[in-house]
Amino acid sequence: MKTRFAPSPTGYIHIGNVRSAIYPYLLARQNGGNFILRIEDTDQARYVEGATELIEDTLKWLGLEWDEGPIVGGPSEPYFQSERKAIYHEWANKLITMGRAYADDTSSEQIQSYRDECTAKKIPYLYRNFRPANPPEWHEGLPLRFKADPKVRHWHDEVMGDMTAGPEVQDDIILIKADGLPTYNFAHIVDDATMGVTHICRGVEYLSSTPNYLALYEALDLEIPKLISLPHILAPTGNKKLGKRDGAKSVTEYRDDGILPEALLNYLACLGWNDGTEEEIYSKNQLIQAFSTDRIQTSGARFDETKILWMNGQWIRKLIDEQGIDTFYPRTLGYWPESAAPYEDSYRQQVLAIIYDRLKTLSDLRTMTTYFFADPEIDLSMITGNKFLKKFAEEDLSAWLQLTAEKLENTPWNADALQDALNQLLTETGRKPAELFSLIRIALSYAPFSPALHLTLEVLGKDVSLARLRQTVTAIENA
RNA sequence: GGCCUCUUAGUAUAACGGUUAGUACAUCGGGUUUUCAUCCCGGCAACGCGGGUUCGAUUCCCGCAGAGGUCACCA
Repeated sequence: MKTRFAPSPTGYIHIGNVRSAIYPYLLARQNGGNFILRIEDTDQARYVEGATELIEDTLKWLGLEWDEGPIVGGPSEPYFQSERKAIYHEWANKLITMGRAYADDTSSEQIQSYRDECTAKKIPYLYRNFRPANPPEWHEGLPLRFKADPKVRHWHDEVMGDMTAGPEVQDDIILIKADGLPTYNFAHIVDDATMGVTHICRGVEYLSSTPNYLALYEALDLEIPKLISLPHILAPTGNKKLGKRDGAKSVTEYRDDGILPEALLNYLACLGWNDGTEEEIYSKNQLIQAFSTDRIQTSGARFDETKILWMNGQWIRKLIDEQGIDTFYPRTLGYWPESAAPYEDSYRQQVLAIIYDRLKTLSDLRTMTTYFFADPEIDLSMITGNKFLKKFAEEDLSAWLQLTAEKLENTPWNADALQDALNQLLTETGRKPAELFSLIRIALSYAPFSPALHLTLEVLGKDVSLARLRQTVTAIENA
């Protein structure tokens, strides 16, 4: 088995089209075959500098390593279509020789008038109805057209099932453009054949041109690869397929947002596919095991930002619980607040250990951990406005904080002892946990939420904790 | 417009003619000594419409509607 991902280097890979890389990858791995990366750069006008690197970067990050293609090479080099011109011309000449292709010097104005004519008559426009009687000899600079053999065609699509198309959708498509480079329609057929591709995964938009491809396979006496049409991923609103115009984010943008590749791969693979069980969390290897084309959905699916966030949280917890903080920690680098920079890795690891089950993305670290690295700005309204605390007099509040500071001053600085001390403070002050702990928590962090109090204290350290408690005492007294 | 495809809760999906139509996210409510989160429990919420076939249709067939794709010297 050989599968391929064949993007054109016109920009980044977004979540709307990355599934056509994921599924062929899974298929190849599942069957011990090869996964090919082929760069379809025959449209010079749309070529974007650096796009190939972007594509490679995306694939690597997602863990979709390719067996043949740029960088790694392979038996069918080159893997850039722009470098395979001679191959396409060789195949084009085969078609010319057998009378199945002809050069076409019809002007674009003339072609447009054919089109207009059909529109006026309200009949379908088919170029083959205007096929020139005496086409010129083919030479570079002239487009080459396929001579269609329109007839009813039947084929099987692994996702869509048995398909039928009539002659009305088969036409004399352009094989080679005037610039000498092939069109997608011709290039991919030649490439798939010469590279030995056995399974083609691509978006459903190619379904309607499939009859033309079948004609080409037939003319060239090629075996038809298995065809796997992937339904679209839909834009957030409406039912249109997701594209860059809808603000489709690039795959790597999710990396920058702190989404794990494991989570994105898991989510994307399961968008429009499931194995029939109620399992939701799949590692790459589990996906390779479970994947099957016959369970790919036929209708489009919407990308749900909320669910990927949930899944990412699941993966953060899963990976840390399985591997431990030490192993996972390096993956968080780059997501900490700036103020964390002067601190040692071991301190950041302690913070990670008590905060990670609150993370939805790694970049949540940036906003959720600031008070571990810099004194928070005192905002007494968070205390006086707190639903548990607003009923108390300020003198009481500062007295309790003062008492807490004194108590903790003489407490061994470890989580268990701190927990005991905090519990004793509850009885000593006669307050409920919701009251006293909220007060202490806010004085320490001035954050909307934080990890359990005794853990926060332990990580923050004795000096910082006591200083912050006392600063708030002073602030209340001066208010 | 021609051709093609799709249609289960807000979202993603399960169901191979017989189920109180299941699950997850979201949402709402409750629980786990503060908050937020995790975790646990519970609630709300769906078969596009109309005909058939059948003892019985979400499931099979036909029609309709809606949505999407495609009709390039783009891929």
